[in-house]
Amino acid sequence: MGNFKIGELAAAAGVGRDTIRYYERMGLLREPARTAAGYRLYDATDLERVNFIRSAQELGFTLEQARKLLALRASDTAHAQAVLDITLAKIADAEARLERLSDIRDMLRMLADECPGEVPVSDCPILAFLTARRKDQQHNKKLQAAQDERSSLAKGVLS
Amino acid sequence: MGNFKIGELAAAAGVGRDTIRYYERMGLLREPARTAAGYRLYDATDLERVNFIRSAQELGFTLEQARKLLALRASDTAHAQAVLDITLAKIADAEARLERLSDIRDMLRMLADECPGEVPVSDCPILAFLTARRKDQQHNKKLQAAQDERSSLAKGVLS
DNA sequence: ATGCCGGTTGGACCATGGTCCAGGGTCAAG
DNA sequence: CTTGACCCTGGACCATGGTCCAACCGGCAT
Repeated sequence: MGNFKIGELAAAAGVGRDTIRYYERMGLLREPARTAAGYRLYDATDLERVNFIRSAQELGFTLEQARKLLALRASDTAHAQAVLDITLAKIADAEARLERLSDIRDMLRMLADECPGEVPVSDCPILAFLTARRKDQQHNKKLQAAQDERSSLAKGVLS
Repeated sequence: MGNFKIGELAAAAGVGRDTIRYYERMGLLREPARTAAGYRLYDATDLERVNFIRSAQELGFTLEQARKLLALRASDTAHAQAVLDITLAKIADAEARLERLSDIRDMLRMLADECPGEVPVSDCPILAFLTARRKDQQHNKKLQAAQDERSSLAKGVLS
């Protein structure tokens, strides 16, 4: 039957060999059967699992979450609610990121719009904005609102 | 005059001591003067630099970009255009991330909306979606458009 | 039998932005 | 003089998702 070796599985799934072994170490793939020579032997269900994992990744799930989703899928007592919970958490996470990231974009856009380009750096409003911080910021009306905003921009937004 | 030791600088800037030393290693801060005992000695301009770096980070700049911005600021020949270029690239980057991330959110929301919760995992449309992949996907009309969409969702969206 | 491709292992390494630790030295107060 | 708070260095370690490496073994063609 359709048994394949690691390179074949990797090629079929569109990943590297090392990625397959990595998934195995991470508990995402079962320990496969082996040939007498120690070669890993996979079948169609393994390929399907790798494809599942890649799909989950494309939707923004981490490998750890993919592992949980696979476990839920394999359970015959679990309810879809558990999957939904993970998904809803992911949505909330995405929305939080979206909000912070769009705040940043707005801020950058505003600064970019004010920057004439053809001036010496000493007149660059972007550098001025980065320089004026936590003190002496009672002048510059245009950026004041933005500065209030900025305080709410936490770390890790593009992480 | 206002010379401070590393702990004082760190406290004033709201970062850890190790972060200051890290910035120094990364070339973000100059090598400071030292006391006879080898203690680093900082002044107000160092604090201002750290504050600048933190501000840049809050706007989504990496430390490497912050380093470049600092170099531009210190230059007396550079033009604001260079800063603007970095900023525009950052905006473009933010917009690309926003788009991919909002695609993902939409996709997840669609799947979540279809999941009734109170069914066994075998009937979970989210798992079904992750399972049906790259083959046998000519059925299921509701998700078809979404699947087309999905193909364009590259990696690293929430990274 | 020789070459070559592909498999095996364990471990190092990448980026990012730090954090923490051991094993010292310094400095001011009590 | 001792205690405690601070400082020094170099290096290990964290998460994330892999990638690459050396050094070795298996299997097939020529």
